[in-house]
Amino acid sequence: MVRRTGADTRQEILNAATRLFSDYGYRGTSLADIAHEIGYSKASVLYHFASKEALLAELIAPAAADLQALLARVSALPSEQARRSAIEGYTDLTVTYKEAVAVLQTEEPLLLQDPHFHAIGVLYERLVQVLQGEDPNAEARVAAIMVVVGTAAACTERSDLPPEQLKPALVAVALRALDLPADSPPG
Amino acid sequence: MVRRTGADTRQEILNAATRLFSDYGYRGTSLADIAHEIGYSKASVLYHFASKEALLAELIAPAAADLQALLARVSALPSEQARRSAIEGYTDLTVTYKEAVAVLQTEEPLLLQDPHFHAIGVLYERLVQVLQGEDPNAEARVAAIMVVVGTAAACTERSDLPPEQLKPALVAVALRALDLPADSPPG
DNA sequence: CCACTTCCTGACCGATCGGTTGACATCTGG
DNA sequence: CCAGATGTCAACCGATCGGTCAGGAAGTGG
Repeated sequence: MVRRTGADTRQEILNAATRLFSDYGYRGTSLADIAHEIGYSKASVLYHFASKEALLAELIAPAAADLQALLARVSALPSEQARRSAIEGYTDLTVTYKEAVAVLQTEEPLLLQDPHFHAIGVLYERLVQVLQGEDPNAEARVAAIMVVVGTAAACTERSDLPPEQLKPALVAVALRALDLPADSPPG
Repeated sequence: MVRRTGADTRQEILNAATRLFSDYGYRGTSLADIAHEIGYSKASVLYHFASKEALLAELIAPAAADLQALLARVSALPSEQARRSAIEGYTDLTVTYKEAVAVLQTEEPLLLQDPHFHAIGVLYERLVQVLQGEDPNAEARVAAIMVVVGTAAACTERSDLPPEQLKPALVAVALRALDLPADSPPG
């Protein structure tokens, strides 16, 4: 029987917080809720994490890092390739981190006002700019915002679908919304 | 000089609450915040409204009534006409009540769990069903969710645009996302 | 056996929240 | 002039929140 180490508990807390935050929101979930979910005390949660905010930060860090990497990868590409790659990459990211992205979406007003999470808003703004292409007319920007927010919403609402069915649907709809012709399949 | 009647104060409270709720969320706005915004005391707010929840309910009532009327109107139409009318009507509604719709979007987890607001979730679900058309494949549903959530998001984020520029952009993007050919202009 | 670290806890603290209450000031109709 | 309705407020209440703290249980290395 393996020893129960603190790292296990830490990960348990992270998993429970991810689920509860995405279901009830950051503000709608108390530290006591998280502690109760895994059978520990509130003080234990705060032993493993400096604060509720630090817990949130660690929760969204992987998704934010992936988004940053995606933007860096795409920034070197010409506009249309950048848009297509961004759609593909953002869809992957959203499917992979769907709970974390759901937290970001529903808690946006909180994050933007907190300077500690300001960088997240900057990343999203850059993603919108990439998706709207080089001609920043009203329709292109509307489409970009709709795709960014809508992809996350559709992903969290249809979590019953396996990723291999959900992802191509998300990409196809995003391409249409952004007025990019679908890649013609070979043959 | 006109008398300062209680109905004026009531409307002031409603306006301030609408703005604050849409900016900081329902949970992120306290009754004291609303009272301070209009220079009254928290007790005054609760004199005009039975509770914070009642204030929220009255705030979203007009938008909810319009959405219900829209759904009743399109339910008699054949599928494609219903989809087109629903897009047009929902876009109008979102532009008109953009703050209230923003509150609904960001506070969704709260609303669905509260039985008092359960009807709102039902209306949204019916709207998604209308938009996804008669063939409920994965892609159609993804598109419908993306349009419903994305329209509201794009509308609140681009509130600088005048409605006569914003609305056609929203409709055009929604039509593309839902794979409905745009109405061909005459001539 | 003992000092030390790791992990966990109940009890507590100050702040904030939604909501209540009793009093006061102002207006209105008789 | 007065009785009652209306509108407003400071003070208060119980609950909940995030966070602190002192200490105990249990394993570990010397």
